[in-house]
Amino acid sequence: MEKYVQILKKNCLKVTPQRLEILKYLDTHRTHPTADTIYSNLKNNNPSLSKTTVYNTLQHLDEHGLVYTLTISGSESRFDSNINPHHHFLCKICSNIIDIDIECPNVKKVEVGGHRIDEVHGYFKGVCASCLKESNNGED
Amino acid sequence: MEKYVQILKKNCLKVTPQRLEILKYLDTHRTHPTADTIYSNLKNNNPSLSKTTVYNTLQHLDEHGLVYTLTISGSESRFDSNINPHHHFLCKICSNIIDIDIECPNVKKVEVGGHRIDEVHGYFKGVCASCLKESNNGED
DNA sequence: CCTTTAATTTGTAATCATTACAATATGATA
DNA sequence: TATCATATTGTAATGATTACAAATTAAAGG
Repeated sequence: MEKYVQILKKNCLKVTPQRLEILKYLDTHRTHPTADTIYSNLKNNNPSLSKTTVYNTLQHLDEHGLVYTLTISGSESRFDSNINPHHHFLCKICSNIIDIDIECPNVKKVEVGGHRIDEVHGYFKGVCASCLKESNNGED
Repeated sequence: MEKYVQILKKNCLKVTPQRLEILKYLDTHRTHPTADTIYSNLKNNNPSLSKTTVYNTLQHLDEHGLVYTLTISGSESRFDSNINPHHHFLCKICSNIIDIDIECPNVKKVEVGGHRIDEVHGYFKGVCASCLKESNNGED
């Protein structure tokens, strides 16, 4: 837990139990959870936790570059604590989001056509290996 | 207008005035409009138009590959009738979305790590050239 | 040109994620 | 330990999107 205390302090963020829990959850669950998923899972051991706090905290963490906000699905934001630049794959069947480590020359760009780039998002959409396999089995 | 009739017929979509109007709007307004923007603009000359129809039509067009649905902003979908593969830039200041034609080896991929790729979205976020210029002027 | 039928359109109501806001509580600092 | 700015909480509001059922209409055939 000291690890997360240090992260918050280093970023001039006030250390609160809620922030520590959320940070820890993101760090130990690399499943690109939604705000609601984080809330539901932490609520058990933190009955007083408010969903607004989850949203507020995620926004602060994003602003300090501690999490990455994915808008890949369109209907809800998902949060990723993997800071290393990488892409994402959304499966249309199971809705899982999979990290894609791929060589991409564009993630190193800082400007394009005179526009200053702060973030690069690479989203692939399709059918994941696991769902492909299942659908093949079904056709056997 | 015959152009849009042909496009719908070619894709086995029933030809209706609403669909023609929406298709025409998208083709002549390459500004990545939201469903609401499309609705508001067409409503004037088509008083009976329903917002549900706009959403339904956009979904059909997307399913037939006639429009591209952008989830870049997080809060609302935006629609693009430019079918050529390209990337997008979202300006945090003015919220405009700008087409980015950039060399990207990933748009040609059909699979990655065993996952079948149907769509590739490249999103850049930052400050556009126009807003950068304005903020510089302000500091003079 | 008329009939039929399945698909489309429409309007309203519901849903769901997210944000606004004001009152209360709390971490950091002196 | 007192102070104060900041964080948390709960509720209410917002806004995009979807569900649904009734009315309408495009397309195909006779």
